[in-house]
Amino acid sequence: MIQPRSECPLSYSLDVFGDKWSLLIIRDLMFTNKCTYNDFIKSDEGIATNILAARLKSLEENGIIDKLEHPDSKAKKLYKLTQKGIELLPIIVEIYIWTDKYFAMSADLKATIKEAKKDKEKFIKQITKELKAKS
Amino acid sequence: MIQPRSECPLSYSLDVFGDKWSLLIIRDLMFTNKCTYNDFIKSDEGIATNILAARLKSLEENGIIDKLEHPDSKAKKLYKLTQKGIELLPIIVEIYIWTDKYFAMSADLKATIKEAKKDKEKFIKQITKELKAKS
DNA sequence: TGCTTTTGCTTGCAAAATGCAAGTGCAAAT
DNA sequence: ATTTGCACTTGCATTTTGCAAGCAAAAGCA
Repeated sequence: MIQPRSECPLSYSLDVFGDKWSLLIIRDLMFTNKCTYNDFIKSDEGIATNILAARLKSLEENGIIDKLEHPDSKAKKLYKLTQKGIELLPIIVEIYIWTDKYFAMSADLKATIKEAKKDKEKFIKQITKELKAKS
Repeated sequence: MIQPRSECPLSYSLDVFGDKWSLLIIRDLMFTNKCTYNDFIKSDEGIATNILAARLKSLEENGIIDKLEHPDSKAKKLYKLTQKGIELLPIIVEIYIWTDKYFAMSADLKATIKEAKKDKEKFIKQITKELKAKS
């Protein structure tokens, strides 16, 4: 765990996921079926292998994800959001809603965000339920 | 403006404020009366002068803040959130709520977060109104 | 009016983080 | 038995960050 820069909770949370990659990994875990090292490597943004390893380690150390044995193969590892990680969903939803106003995106995604906006709580509960079901 | 890393809006937003300092500057503009370069320098986290200058420039370029003449003095500059910047409030509120569960903080702040949680929309509207009144 | 302080930076350099390419060890498939 | 897939690690170049010092314009003060 890192030494917090200040008493401010915002500052603490930025030390946990305030970089260019962590939230993208969390996004993959939340909205896609990506759950292995190679899955994340294949994401559009093109994270470097060493950076991915470092981020996964830090997310695990900070209790955001768990690293588990993959049921299909001993060669694979399974990464999964913890409860603490799942609870980042409202933050990510708000980021999507904000970006929706200022950044072009696919009609598909726009429609999903519209859904989320209509009843945020319902949307968050639904996704949370799905994420927990994966356990 | 930066070249986006991917089509993903989350990725775009991280390019705008996904670093260890930008949201802290935005926090200062939202919840404290800090509005000048020196005000930000004096924040608890201790941002370096060159980094602050770089972040202010990038936030301005991304339309999150405006840099204005200070009414009191020509030596001072006045930094202010734009509408786009003010709209980051829901994100920051969610971050505070998340952190509330996993990080110790002052009773004062805890009480404020409790208030915000009780009726998020009302809380956000109230702060937004106050921020716009500064214009 | 001259001198000091404040303000908002910039510059130079060291240290850390990032990015890229290649390599490694184990497991699984052929 | 050999190749492929998976999850990394390592070495090195590049970029970003952090720290200390400096600097010009404006303001405050004598």
